[in-house]
This record gives sequence, structure tokens and C-alpha cells, in this order.
Amino acid sequence: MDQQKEDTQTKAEAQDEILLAALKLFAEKGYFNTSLTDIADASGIKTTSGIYHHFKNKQMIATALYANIFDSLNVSIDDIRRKNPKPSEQLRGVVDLLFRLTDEAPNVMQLLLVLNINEILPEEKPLLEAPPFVKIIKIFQAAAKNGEIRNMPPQLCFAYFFGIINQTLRMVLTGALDKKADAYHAQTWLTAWNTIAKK
Amino acid sequence: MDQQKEDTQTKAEAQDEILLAALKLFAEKGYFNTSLTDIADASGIKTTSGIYHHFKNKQMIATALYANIFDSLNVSIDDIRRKNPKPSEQLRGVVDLLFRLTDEAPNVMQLLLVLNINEILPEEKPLLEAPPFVKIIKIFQAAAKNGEIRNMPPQLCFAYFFGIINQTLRMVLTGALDKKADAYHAQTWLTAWNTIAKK
DNA sequence: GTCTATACGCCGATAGAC
DNA sequence: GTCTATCGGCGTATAGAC
Repeated sequence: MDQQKEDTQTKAEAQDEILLAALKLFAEKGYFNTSLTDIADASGIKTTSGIYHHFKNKQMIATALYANIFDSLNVSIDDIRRKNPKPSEQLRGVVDLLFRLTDEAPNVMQLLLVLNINEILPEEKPLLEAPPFVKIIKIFQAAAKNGEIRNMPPQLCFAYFFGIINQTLRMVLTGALDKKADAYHAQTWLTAWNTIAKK
Repeated sequence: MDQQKEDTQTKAEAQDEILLAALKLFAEKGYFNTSLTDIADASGIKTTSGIYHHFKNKQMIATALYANIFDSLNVSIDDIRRKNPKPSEQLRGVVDLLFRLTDEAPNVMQLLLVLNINEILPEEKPLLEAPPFVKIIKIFQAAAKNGEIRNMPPQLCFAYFFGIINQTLRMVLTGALDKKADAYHAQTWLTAWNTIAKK
């Protein structure tokens, strides 16, 4: 491994460049409006052939992108849960994360909130069954159990709470709300929390 | 015109069949996963050629679909505004409409809430600038003026209020919430209303 | 591992008989 | 207005030289 450091780095870098270009283009134009030629042009690679040395086909690029995003979210959420004992604090941590991502990595949030994973990858599980979202549902269950929130199905908690959060962030992403996500952070958290909090 | 009544009726019916088939397929598989062959098969028409006598191209089918949906929503919203003097009642009427549509015309709601009009029709205005949504924003403005809701930007009202409504309906459409929309109607309205109501 | 060249298929779209 | 037949092109994907 060490003796091929140059090569492996280069390979990993090339893959990253492809993924980064794809992420940007998918977020801007959507998956189906983006051709492999577009992706090749936007990364360092000159022709579509080069892409096939890194990914089996176009779908696998999207699969890898979503896997990376889910993994990263998973790590962050685990971290948040470890550092915060109370479910309400954990939820607050997740919201902080999403607002930060919207300002700092809007393309990632675009894939999560705007694009339809099931239209791109019909075989993939629905978004809400992906690991990070399963964990969020668990936070709602824990919050209900310890009495921080009202007693209602966790899916409905999700609908109300993240309905507000996600719609706000979506409108920031599309420009329907004209300030940075951060400008709406405090007020939106409070509003969302109040929809489920035990009054 | 009158003397060709038979023909025009037939023509209109054929167009409707195409639109209906397209609506169903777009809602199920998405616009890009649906070929004109699929649409021809699903309507009475036997080949894709027939479609071109009714629509200039594939995009125009989507354009017509959205135009129909927007028109119909527009009429309904005008009706609601005429019949209900208070903005809060108007909003309630719109919510009733959306919940009813989710149970009775889920394909229509799928196009509105799940599919990305701007990915399908890049030239089209963003959804929130379409006439029905402009009217809803106006309702929020009127509600703010007469003191029924808190004083905040109408776009933010929209984000909170319809964040809850739309996310709930989206989850009904995808099966993440397992009952009919109607089962969540009352509670969801109340929760959404409370996010913007002057307490 | 990256290029050139090219194959292949699907789909959108057209021409023209009936 | 609907069919048969067919085109053209884009976009995915592969083979093979370097």
C-alpha cells in the first residue's frame, strides 16, 4: 500500500474528482439531464471512457454519491448522539448540522432534499429507510419515551418536525428564501420543536 | 367548428387519454423513466406516431399536464377565496383541498409534491411562482395584515405551514405514513396552523 | 490508467400510405 | 387521424492501442 502511495492517491483523487463533478452537475441539472460526457468534461478526465475505469456505469456514480452522503451523515449523527444525552439535544444537533450543510455544502443537501433517489435508483430503499433517517426516527422514539415530546407516532413527528426544517432549507436552496440558511436557523428550530414538544 | 363536433370530441378524448396515461406513468416512474412508447401503450394509441398528432413533443405533454393542474388549482382556490372571507378560512379550504386530492387523485399530488418541475421543464418558472402558489402567498399576506397570524415574511409562513402539510402528504403518497391522508387531516391542520397563528 | 475509435440500442421524431 | 416504416442522434458502453 505504502509503496503505491502515489498511484492509490491518484486513483482515489480521480474518483473523488468524478464524484465531485457529478455531485455538482446532478445538483444543478438533475441526474437525467447530466450525461457522462458532461461529467467527464467537468472532471479532469477527457472522455467518458476514463469514467468506466472508476465506476461500472452511471448509476454506480449516483450510488456511490448517496453512499458517501449517508455514511457521512451516519458518522455525524452517531457523534451527536454520543455527545448529547437528551433526545431534544440530539435533535437540535441534527438540525444544526443540516443548516450548516445547506450553507456549506448546498449540493449535498440538494441531493438529499430535492432530487428523488427512487427515480434515480429505483432499486434503492426509500430515503426514510436509509440508516441516518432510521436513527432520527429512533431519536423521536426516545424523546417520546422520556416525555420530552408528545405521544404520537414517530413518523408523524418526522413529518411535522422535518417538514418545517426541510421545506425551509429547500426554499433556501432554490432561492425562494433569499437569505442564508443560518439566518432562519433559530426561529425555524423553535417552530419545528414546538410542533412536537410536550407543551 | 360546430359541424366537426364529432371529430373535435374524439380528438379531445384522445388527448385526455394520452394525458391521463402520462400522468399515471410520470407519477409512478418519473418523467425520464417514461418513454413515449410507454405512454402510447398505456393510452388507446398503438404507436408513438399517434402522440405527435396531439402534442408537439414529449415536453409538451408535461407542460400540458402541469398547465391543467395549475388551472384546476387556480379555479379551486379562487372559489375558496370567494366563499370564505377570512384568510384563515381560506387557508383551511386549501388544506382541505390538498388532503382530498391526495386520497382521490394521488397522481396529481405526486406531480406537485414529489416530481421536480424544473428538472422536467427547465424553462418553466419555479413552482412557487406558478399562479396558484402566488395566490396562496397572498392569503398569507392578507392574514398578516388583518392580524390572524404573526408578522413574518409570507415565504417563511409558506415554509412552515406547507412544510408540515406537504411533508405529511408526501409521506402518505410514498407509504411512509400508512393511513389515508384523511386520517391525519385534522391534527395536521391544527399543527400547521399553530406554527403561524397569532397565539 | 488514459486516450482513439467505434459499436450498439433506445428513444424521440418524421414521412407518407391509407 | 391512425397506422407502417424508418431516420437520426444522443448517450451509454466496449475494445484495444499506447
